[in-house]
Amino acid sequence: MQLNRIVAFHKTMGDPTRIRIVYLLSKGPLHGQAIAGKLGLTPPTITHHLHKLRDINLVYTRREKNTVYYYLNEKIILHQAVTLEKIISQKEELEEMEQDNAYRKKVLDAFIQTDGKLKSIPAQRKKKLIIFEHMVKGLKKGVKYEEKEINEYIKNFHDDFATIRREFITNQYMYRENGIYEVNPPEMWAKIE
Amino acid sequence: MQLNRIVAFHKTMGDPTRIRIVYLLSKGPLHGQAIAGKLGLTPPTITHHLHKLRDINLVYTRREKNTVYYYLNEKIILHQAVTLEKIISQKEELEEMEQDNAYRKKVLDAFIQTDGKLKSIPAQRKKKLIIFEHMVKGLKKGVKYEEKEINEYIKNFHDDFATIRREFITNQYMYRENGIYEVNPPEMWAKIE
DNA sequence: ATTAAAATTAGATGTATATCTAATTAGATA
DNA sequence: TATCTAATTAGATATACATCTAATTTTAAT
Repeated sequence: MQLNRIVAFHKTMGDPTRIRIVYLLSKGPLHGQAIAGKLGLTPPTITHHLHKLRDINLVYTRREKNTVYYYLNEKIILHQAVTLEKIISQKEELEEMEQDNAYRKKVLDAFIQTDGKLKSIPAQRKKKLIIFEHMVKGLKKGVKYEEKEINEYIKNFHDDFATIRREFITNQYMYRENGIYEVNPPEMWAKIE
Repeated sequence: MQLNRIVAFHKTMGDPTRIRIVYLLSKGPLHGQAIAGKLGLTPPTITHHLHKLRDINLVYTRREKNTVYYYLNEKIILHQAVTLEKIISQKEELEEMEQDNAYRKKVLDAFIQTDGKLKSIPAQRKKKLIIFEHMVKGLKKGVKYEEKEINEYIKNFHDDFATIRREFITNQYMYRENGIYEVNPPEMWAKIE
């Protein structure tokens, strides 16, 4: 059972407008303007919410002439209800649980001293990336750094700044242009595992 | 079935950290620092989340010496799961549904012309307040207005600005001090119905 | 080809909130 | 009383997102 799906479902349902839309659709399909009318909101707002509801598969659409009708996929709700029950009754394991944060913490504890310096650079790629992510978090996003500054920063963790700086680039944590460095957005970072 | 409760539950569950906390607690009670440790977060962050989980009654606490243990109240999850199922299978009505937005829209349509002016001031208190709320929304919060400015603003809706301005005050939509007016926060406004 | 209606996209704005550090409170023990 | 630990509060920061208006796209109808 992936954490992401569960969170996405509940986050989507955690909005009064969307609950109202679901309620309306549970009585039968409706087109966008009808929903907007019934809720006193504008069509773009409804589009926005229907997008989110579609992202979690809770609604699907059927076109008829000029008009798009939205249908409720009730199975999703039943499924998610059951999911939560299983989770708390230990019938399902929650993925990304041990991995994500607890494992990450274990690695950080194992390789970082109390003064913040690295004991060593992990050889295992997975662990190495966790350490790198930790290090990169100390840099401001959107800020342009000189190579000297990056070196100085890395030295706070390890003497071999050259190797680590290079790894920052190859693993996409940072972007370099003309000797100027900048942190990449997290979605560009090397994937752990 | 009140909309608010449903939304609050899902909004609270729509966060990965909180799902993880629920998962941990489903295996047995834990104290704050233990949770923080297992998730690799700081105690204040855990406090924050536990507060939210307590708000929806999903956890309760028991003190033991210096330490506070958190327990999961599983009934809430089962209850909310059933609630959603009932809603979509038409076995329960969703309150605040017809009232809230659709009714509000009906009233606004009934009393406001296409040019934005009021046809008349509703005599019925409930409807009148809906109109007033609508009008007040056009004012900036946190801005101090002269009485003249308020009068001018109200004239966009109706000629009898004196009456309406007075109602704004008595119904707590605005606050007046030394002839200076300011919009009150919504929770102070007169309650509709 | 034009027009009309429904839907979507883009962009702006304001509000909510997840997380952190630092400071404070509360209870327990010495 | 002094001190230790756990918990909380306060305040800051950064991000997410609900809603709107205006502009664009899509499909149908004339």
